[in-house]
Amino acid sequence: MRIRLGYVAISLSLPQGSPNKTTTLFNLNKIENKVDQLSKLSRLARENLATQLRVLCYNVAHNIEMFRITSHLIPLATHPITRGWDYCEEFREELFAIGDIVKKHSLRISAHPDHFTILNSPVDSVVEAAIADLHYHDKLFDAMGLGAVAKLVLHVGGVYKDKPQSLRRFVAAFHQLPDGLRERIIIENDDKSYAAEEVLALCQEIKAPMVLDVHHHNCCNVGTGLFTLLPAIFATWGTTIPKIHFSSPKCGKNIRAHADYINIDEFVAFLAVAKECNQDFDVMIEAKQKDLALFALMKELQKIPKARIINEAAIEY
DNA sequence: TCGTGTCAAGATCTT
DNA sequence: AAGATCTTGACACGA
Repeated sequence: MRIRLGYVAISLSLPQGSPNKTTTLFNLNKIENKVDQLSKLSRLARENLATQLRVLCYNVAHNIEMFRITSHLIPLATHPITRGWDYCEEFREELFAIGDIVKKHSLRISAHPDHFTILNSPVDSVVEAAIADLHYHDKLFDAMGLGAVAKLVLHVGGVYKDKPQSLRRFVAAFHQLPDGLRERIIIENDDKSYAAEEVLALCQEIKAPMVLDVHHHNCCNVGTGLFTLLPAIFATWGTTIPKIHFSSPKCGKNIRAHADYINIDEFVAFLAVAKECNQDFDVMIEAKQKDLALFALMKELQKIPKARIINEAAIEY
């Protein structure tokens, strides 16, 4: 089976490799007039988009075909202070150029709206904000010319002392999304509330692909092993190559935190389980050392007899 | 120049 | 019922 690796948002190999530049409301409000405020945001966004393009070029040069785009390309895009700002129009060319390189090299691009984006909250305003945030991501992908292949990873959300009810709220909100946006959504098991088995059942019900996070599964599960779950998780992807998330726990007391690098033994142990599915898949490496961790893992994989190196970011196992 | 407190956003645990 | 904590990268300020 062929396994490709990707990494998240920032390149640590490249100088100025972070497309995350932002500002805070507090500092923005020190600027007196609206026009100057917007021009500051505009400048940051332009820098981020230029950095993003550079990072993708670097990825192409290193055979990294999978990448998660930061949610912060356009700073404060969904905050009321920027209401009316047509950033897709302002940065039409920049966004198009990003989409162009993605399409030209068949890159697999996703984004992961952060943990404030919660579709299943009982509070209407929270759900409205979540939907607005999803639209922001959707608009950017549209402006890049990327269809439903560009996915948005979501968690189920909170439990609110009633998991079945909270799952129903997720389903209801999900079904109310516009088609184009709904087709982008893929759902990940989390490290505290919704275990892989529960997210799998949800994904089967609403016919959305499930992203297995192996680390989260180790933090939060209901006793079912991956050996049992993996075939059904992969099946939620249909004919698309499944994608999983992989990270290693930071050693010490906080097991849920991400380590700098990937533990090769844990990774190979997972490969052994996945081997039974005989299915190609992609792995998003979620390590604090970003692309450096990806390359470090590839270097370790070279020593594994069963792993055949295809290129700088892919193996056959 | 370096270290540190702070940041739009929610949920949940602790007091 | 209110406050602390979670978690994260980056900014901006002050030492």
